[in-house]
Amino acid sequence: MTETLSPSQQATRAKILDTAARLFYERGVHAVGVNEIVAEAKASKLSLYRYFPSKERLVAAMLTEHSDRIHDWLVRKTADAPAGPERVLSVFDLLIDWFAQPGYHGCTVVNTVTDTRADPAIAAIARRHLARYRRLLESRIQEAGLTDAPRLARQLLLLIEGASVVVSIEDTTDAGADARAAADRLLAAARRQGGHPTARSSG
Amino acid sequence: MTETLSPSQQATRAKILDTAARLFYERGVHAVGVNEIVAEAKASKLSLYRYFPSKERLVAAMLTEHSDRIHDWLVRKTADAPAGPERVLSVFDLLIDWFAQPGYHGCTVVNTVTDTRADPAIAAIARRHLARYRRLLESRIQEAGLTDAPRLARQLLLLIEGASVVVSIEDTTDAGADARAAADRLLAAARRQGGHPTARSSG
DNA sequence: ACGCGACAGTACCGATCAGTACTACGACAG
DNA sequence: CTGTCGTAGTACTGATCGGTACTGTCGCGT
Repeated sequence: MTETLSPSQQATRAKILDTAARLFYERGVHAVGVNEIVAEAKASKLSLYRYFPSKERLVAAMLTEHSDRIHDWLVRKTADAPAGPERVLSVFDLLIDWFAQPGYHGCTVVNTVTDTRADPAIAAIARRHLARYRRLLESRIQEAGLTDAPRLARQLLLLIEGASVVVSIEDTTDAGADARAAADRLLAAARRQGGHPTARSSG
Repeated sequence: MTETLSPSQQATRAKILDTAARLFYERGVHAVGVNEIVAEAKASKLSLYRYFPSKERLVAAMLTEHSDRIHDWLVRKTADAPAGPERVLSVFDLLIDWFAQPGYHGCTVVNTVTDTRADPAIAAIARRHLARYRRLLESRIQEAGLTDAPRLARQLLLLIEGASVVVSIEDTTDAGADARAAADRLLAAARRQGGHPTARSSG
């Protein structure tokens, strides 16, 4: 990705990438021009186009780096929590704090894939992001000794993405706590059912 | 809203509105210009700007009309389902079919509010949409004789919005069924706990 | 001191944008 | 027949877009 770049070149590239990430998140990919990015980053368009062949590729690089950073952060933070269901729910505790931060208005991955609907590269990054997210949840659920981890992981991911969207639209950030409570219920139900993945609770 | 317009004027206005809704949904608000809308609708820019003072207001009118239509559709369809938890879950059955339709790529309200991040009018429409959605869920839950309807409604809404987002990103449409299964579990848990909204299942 | 390359800054290009002005046509009323 | 109004179609404006070209300058290795 960043082959044979001097430290100062790395710094320039990172400065552009960080500024682009911030502006894209605040106002959307289409609403931010490359002129504004380089002005804000105190760089030149020459530099931008040296490290990124196009705006599209800059967006893709930003999103890849963001996805990697979020994933690493979640893996690291949730590993600290005590084993058991609390470790699964620690994901929600992290997200509750995140959603409550001022200036939060949705998941960068979801927002970007909405902004750039026609770009298959962005869509692929988003799919990979969700797959990694789901694998992390699945691991934490298995570590808690719960069965039917794949299905639970898919359900918890829906709660997380739903809370992210709802928080970004509404005035309050209660949705994070609601998602945690729902996840708690789902985990408790799975524990109650033990090793019988096929439920008969429907209807 | 549409005061003293002749039938032919109403038709022209509706034609522009429908075409705009379709194009905005397919490719995003920023990626579709007013020239393309009027060309596709076989109308003129004069007509567009007679009925909508700006593109922003056209987007707002489109989203209001869409939100109203979706809400009416959900109220009408779910009223047909047999009373009880099945009526609550009928919301998810409708959405599973909807998500599986070809060309589905997310909720129009969520996509539009992401596209037009700076527009407070769009944000207000989106908030109203979620509030109505939640009220509908709450009514159906109460009709099923379940307690703690407000909390359950909030949780089910997270599953719905999460499934919408995940389906729009992934290759499969399984998330709809996952959301229904999770909702089923949450409703079953609420039935089991009866009138005791405070659970002690955490940890 | 010298030279090279990355740098910021700016001017520019063709395209496209939202919005306005103006044409000519068609329907319908008096 | 005539006047009015909504219509489609087109040309236009000023601004902004992504991307390129070209300044001159600064930093660093030799």
